[in-house]
Amino acid sequence: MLSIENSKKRVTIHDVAAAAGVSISTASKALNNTGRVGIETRERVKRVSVEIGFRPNALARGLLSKRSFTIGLLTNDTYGRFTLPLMAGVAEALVDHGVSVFLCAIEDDPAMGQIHVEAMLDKQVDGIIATGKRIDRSLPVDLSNLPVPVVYAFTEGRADSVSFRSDDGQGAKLAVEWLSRIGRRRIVHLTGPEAFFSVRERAAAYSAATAHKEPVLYGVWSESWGHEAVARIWSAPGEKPDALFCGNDQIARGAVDALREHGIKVPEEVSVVGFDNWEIVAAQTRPPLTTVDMELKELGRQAGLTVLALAEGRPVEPGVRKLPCRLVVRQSCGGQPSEK
Amino acid sequence: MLSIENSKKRVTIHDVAAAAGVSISTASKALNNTGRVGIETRERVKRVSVEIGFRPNALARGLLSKRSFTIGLLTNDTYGRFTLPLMAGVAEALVDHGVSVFLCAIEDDPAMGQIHVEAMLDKQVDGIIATGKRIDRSLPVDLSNLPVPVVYAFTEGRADSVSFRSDDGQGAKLAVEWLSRIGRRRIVHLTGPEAFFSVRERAAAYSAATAHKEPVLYGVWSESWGHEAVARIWSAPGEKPDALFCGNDQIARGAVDALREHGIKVPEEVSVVGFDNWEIVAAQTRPPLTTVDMELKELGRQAGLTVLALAEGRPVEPGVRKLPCRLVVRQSCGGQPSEK
DNA sequence: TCATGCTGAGAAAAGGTTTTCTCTAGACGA
DNA sequence: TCGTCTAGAGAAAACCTTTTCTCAGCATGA
Repeated sequence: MLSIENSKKRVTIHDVAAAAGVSISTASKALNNTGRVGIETRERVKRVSVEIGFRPNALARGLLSKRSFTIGLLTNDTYGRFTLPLMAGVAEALVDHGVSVFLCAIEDDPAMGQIHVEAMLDKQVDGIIATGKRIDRSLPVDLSNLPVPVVYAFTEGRADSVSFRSDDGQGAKLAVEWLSRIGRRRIVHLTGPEAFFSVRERAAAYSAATAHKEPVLYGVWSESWGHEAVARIWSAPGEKPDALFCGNDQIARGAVDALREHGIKVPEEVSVVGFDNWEIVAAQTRPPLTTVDMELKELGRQAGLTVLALAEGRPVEPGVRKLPCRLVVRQSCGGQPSEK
Repeated sequence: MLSIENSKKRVTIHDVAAAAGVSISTASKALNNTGRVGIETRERVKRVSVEIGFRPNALARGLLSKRSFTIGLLTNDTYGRFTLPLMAGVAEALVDHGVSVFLCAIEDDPAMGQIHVEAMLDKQVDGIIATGKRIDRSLPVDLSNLPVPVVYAFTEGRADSVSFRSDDGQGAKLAVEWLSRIGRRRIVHLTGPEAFFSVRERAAAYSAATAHKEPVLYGVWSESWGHEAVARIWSAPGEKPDALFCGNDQIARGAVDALREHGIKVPEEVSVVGFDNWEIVAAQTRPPLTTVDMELKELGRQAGLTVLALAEGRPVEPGVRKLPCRLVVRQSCGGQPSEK
């Protein structure tokens, strides 16, 4: 049988003070480089502190300072496609500041969301980052009138707060311009459901960036839609496109697979660009996909720094911040095959 | 400019006591159903408490009770393939007990790991769950002699503690038996690097469960290995297998794609079983993959409950617990096509 | 009537840290 | 030599909650 060994009592500042032969207040001041403490006393306290392995109790500290050095990350993205890189960015930005992250996965269940939010507030989080799986939907939970700042990332946020999202229009422009630059002229846009705001935004940017007008093909976010669309296009009469700009990497993968099955060479005859840079799909496609990366990690970094700024009382301009996307060049387009 | 509205001061138990006209101690006892409090006093305190929206400060409570109702989840799986379902299970098991989860992603960086562990200890976590991306590797961080219990899930753990892992042998047996049951006789096992313990375990179970001896083909965890292996098998002379049991869903997907390109019908001519039940791969394959699910969510549940038990001082039998896998039947095998 | 027991409720300590306030001793200028 | 100032250090309050201890009041039994 296994039990906790209560053997090692936690060492407190009392122990440091006793071991250094000073009072608790002096020990505290010495360790925090505050107050008035003699230079050699300060050194001695610090030395003793590391010797006996003192680590301040964050609970006690938080109780007093009203800062828990903890933020909550709320998400309803259970696949983790968007949340995972985003949260890596958040954590990376915050770890230097000694801030930890509570991860709360709420699966579109308002009751569960409420519970999690309350639990976070009870634990005195300094702030909350709300994130989701699409830009034009808000989480199924009420985040207004909270006693802590809320920052939205990749989810619909309140107008009076800060939201971060990718600049889908710019991302689409990037893709189309790249295709034009390598000489493609008939670019078809093959994307997800028109109900998605980002789909419409990308489609608009696509239309604006292409001279000749091809229709935009809306569908669903799956490989099979990519397949089906290719079949439909190549079975229809008339001139065929020489490039496909797809709404996500799954559609792109389906399209590439279908093209191969139709005996059409990618990238020699048709170039394909995806969206999302979802490694697991983009890199495993044959050939690996050139795709648009939404820089979710950077988005997470900024969201983390922003919620921190708000928590510390620093003023922040409210509004929506669109972060630029980046084109990741692999082999599905031809042109310059610089993997970078 | 946006700033925190300090408008709403947090309501403490003092406010409750004042509003109910009792002392703090009485208020506390009334709310916690402890001590001796008159029945109508108790009711009144409770009523007032919800009226003014009192929520106890978990920091203060934790300071006293030495329980923070927080556990840390340490992982080096950045794809989230294993961590995500596992952590969903952990969270699900713990949310009822009011326990929150710190997520710490350490990317094989021992220094970062050390920092995260210390941060968690500073925040007085009640326990730690360590999880990784393979069973036979431990995290790059020292978790011995911690003042809190540690439970390992899907990663190599210390002998004197509790580890949870999937029963890969049983999972492999499940797959082979299913293939046999639907009439397959020449089953080839196509898997990952032999260096992986789970690969060897699955291979052993595969060999034990098949009468005729086919060689096990070791490779890497990628679609392209699945492709290559199929090409190799079908270009070699001799009788061809009528079933492939693959070490993960990516290999299986590569194999299925390759078979289709060779003009071999799945599942009519060859049945394919994968491993992992990674939705995003398994469900998008054509045809969708029958695969072995490691029940990571259940694994997470159990790890969560166990670390909780240890944190509460309840004794737990140390050792490795193997949890059974489950076969998810889709369409890549034929036989009974019950999607369930 | 007095001792005893019990009920309801408040006072106070504890938990670990930070911060403000107070105090002593020495130094310095007059 | 005396007053004033400052450096160094300690005492105590504060953060919020829980828990133990104490106390007053009342009823009961002898």
